[in-house]
Amino acid sequence: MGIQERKEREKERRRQQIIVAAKRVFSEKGFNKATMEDIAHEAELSPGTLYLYFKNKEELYASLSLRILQYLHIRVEHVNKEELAPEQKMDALVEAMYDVYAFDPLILINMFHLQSSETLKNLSPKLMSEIEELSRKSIGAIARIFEQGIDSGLFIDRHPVAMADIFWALFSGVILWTTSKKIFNEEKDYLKNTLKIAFEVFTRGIEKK
Amino acid sequence: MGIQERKEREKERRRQQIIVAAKRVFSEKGFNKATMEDIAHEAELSPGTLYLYFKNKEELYASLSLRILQYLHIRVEHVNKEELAPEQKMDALVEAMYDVYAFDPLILINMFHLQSSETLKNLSPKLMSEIEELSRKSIGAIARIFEQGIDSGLFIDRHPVAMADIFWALFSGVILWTTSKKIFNEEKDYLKNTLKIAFEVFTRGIEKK
Amino acid sequence: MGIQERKEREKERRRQQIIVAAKRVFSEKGFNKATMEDIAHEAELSPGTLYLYFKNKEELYASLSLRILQYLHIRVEHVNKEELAPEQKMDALVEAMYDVYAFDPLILINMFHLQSSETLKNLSPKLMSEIEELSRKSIGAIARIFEQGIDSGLFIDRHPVAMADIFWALFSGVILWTTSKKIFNEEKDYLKNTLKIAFEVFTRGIEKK
Amino acid sequence: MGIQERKEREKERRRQQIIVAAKRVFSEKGFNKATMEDIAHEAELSPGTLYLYFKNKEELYASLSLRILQYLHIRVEHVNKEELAPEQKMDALVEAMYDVYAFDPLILINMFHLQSSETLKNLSPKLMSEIEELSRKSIGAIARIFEQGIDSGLFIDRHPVAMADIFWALFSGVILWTTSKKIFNEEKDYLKNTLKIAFEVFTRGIEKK
DNA sequence: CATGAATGAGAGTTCATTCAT
DNA sequence: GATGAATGAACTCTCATTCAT
Repeated sequence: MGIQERKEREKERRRQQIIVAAKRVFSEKGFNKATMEDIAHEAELSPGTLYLYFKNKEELYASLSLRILQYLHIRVEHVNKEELAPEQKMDALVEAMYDVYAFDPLILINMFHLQSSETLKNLSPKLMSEIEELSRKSIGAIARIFEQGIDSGLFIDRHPVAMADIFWALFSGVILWTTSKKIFNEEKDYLKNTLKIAFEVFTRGIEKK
Repeated sequence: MGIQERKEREKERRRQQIIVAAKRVFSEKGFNKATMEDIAHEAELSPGTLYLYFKNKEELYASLSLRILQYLHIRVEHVNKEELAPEQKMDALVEAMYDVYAFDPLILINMFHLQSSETLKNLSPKLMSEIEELSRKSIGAIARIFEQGIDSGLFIDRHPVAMADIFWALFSGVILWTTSKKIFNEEKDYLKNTLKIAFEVFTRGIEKK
Repeated sequence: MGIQERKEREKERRRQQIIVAAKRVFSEKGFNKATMEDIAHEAELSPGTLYLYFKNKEELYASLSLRILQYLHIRVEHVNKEELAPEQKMDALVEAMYDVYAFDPLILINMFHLQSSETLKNLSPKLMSEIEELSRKSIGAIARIFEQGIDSGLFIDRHPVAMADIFWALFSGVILWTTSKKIFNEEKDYLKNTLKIAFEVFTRGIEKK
Repeated sequence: MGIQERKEREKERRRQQIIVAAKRVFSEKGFNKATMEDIAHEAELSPGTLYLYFKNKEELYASLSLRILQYLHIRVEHVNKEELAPEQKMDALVEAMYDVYAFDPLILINMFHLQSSETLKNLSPKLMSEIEELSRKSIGAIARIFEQGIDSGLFIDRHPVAMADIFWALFSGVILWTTSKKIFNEEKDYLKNTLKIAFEVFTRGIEKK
């Protein structure tokens, strides 16, 4: 039993080793320019080993998203469970989003790319459904926050899931667009500030006057 | 005289032929899975011909964005030039965004992918600067609309360019996220509705109470 | 008749135009890196036109050699026809070689490359036999100079054609090797001096003591 | 220990396998008409494997020369080190050249083509400098033989390096020109005989009378 | 389990050549 | 005769993936 446990742990450690390496390489080079050999090299493993832990390159790429989605899910569920007034839940939700960004900015951007990508169609059904489930649950949890606000007459009455979609779209849109602008103009990083205003505008936008 | 003109037109038609084919193929397969031969086949031309009109695959891909960016630019500048009150300009701006989407949804999504992608870094400087300039000008024009609203005391006082970035991020975010959701759930297309609410929330969000 | 003549002249002029351009481009880029479009551009003609005057790229390349071979042939025949003692003929022969080099150094090097090249095998039989004939005749003429020297007891008694081959090999070898050295070391051009010593050594080498 | 050694040997054997195949294919078709697939097929390997051992086609081509240059270098240095009179060193040098030719005629011809070619300019700096160094050293060693002869008053007083260049040019020139003649006239192979006379003439040519 | 050499399909791109105008 | 747009075969090279060790 002890042996088996240790083996499990070792195996998990290898997985982490690969994930950390993959994160670095994908972030730097993007999905297509990153090669499996790059990642293997970064992980100080051989290319063949990667395939013992991940079915193929796309699954490895998608796997990165899973962890951050799990974190997202936990955070928004937690916000939901707290006994707070809708306005305070909104604040907590925004706080959660900052934390999600801080959790791993590079992977987050990776994930947004994944969402908007041909890659998604080629995943194994299992991984695909895991991603789908986590996304759905997280959006659902966010929606419930809005629902509560609507029910209490504080927020305007729109479909809560649509509002959650918009909230998430705004979050990802700002991150992607701000990152993209930096390619043209390396100067300053306006992300934090832009995100702050974005959430402010959104919050004002859903509150009844 | 007539001959030269006709040749010009023929050349432009070929370009269009290729662009139409590229749009279809890129939309269906994404940048990487789409091959130049696919596109050539779709355009009923030989692979070599593509290279008479576009320097390489990435330039062809990026070229698709240019036209929609030009359209975007024209539309927002036009909104700016009209003598309208800020609230009406907001309405006109939102209307313009619907038209930009309608102008060519597939290319628009392509463009968002481009923006958030490794591809952008590999374009020819000329094309890159053209894209950059049109983006900057369009964001600038949008910002001026917000500026006017701020100056007239109708909108909250935040940096107009930040507001324009957020507006654009919201627009692209909603389109990308809604498209992405459809991969999981092909059923219904909530884009129009979601976009409508998104703009409503945004508009309410920037208006002083 | 006058019209036909003029047309002939025009046609010949076009040929020259192409040959001059081809010479420049081949010299600069070598056979393979030079494209027909490069040459057409240099000649201020369209690619298609080149094919009205030369069957294909290889023939155009080989054609360059023909003129210098003709010049070589004329010069060595002329040396032969003069009534000179063998030693003086040797001097005249060496002088002829200098002139052949001066006639067109770039083309001469082109020709040496051609001789030692896969290209030779793909020429049209006609061009191939022209080149072969001129080479053979020139070598033959040179051989006769040596023959005369042998017969008169001044030169050592070896097969005259072998001596001519060696003479020609020495000439081309020195030019190629000196040119090649310049790629490594751009500094100085030792060709003239090296060639001078080479001919001196050769001449001393075939003279009886 | 044994495993690593065996792997080294295996790797070296693969390299040889490729080199042998490349030699055959390049000799038969020349640099440009030979394709990497041809070579892979001849080596009974896949095209991709070639690139594990050689960076690209040109490096593979140039690598062929390296070994014969090394052999040349060793041989001429060895001649130099022996305690022999200049005349005997000349004989030994000539003998060395025959051996260099016999070492690998096809590769030797390949190398002469390389020297006189556009290819040389595109090599990796490392390979280029290796070739340059071996060439320079070999020419230097030959020059020293001549220098000794000059110092002892046996040879005419010309720049030893120029004499070495001429000696090498004669050697390569005779081989190239004789090979070239065989394309026209497949009959007989005069190389051996021509080379013999060439060296005889050269030796006589540098000896004081 | 880990390796990493080998694979080989497939991609983007070039360019000699053709042919309708 | 001249054009030059179009062709499309052919090339080099890459890299995700496999499998014998």
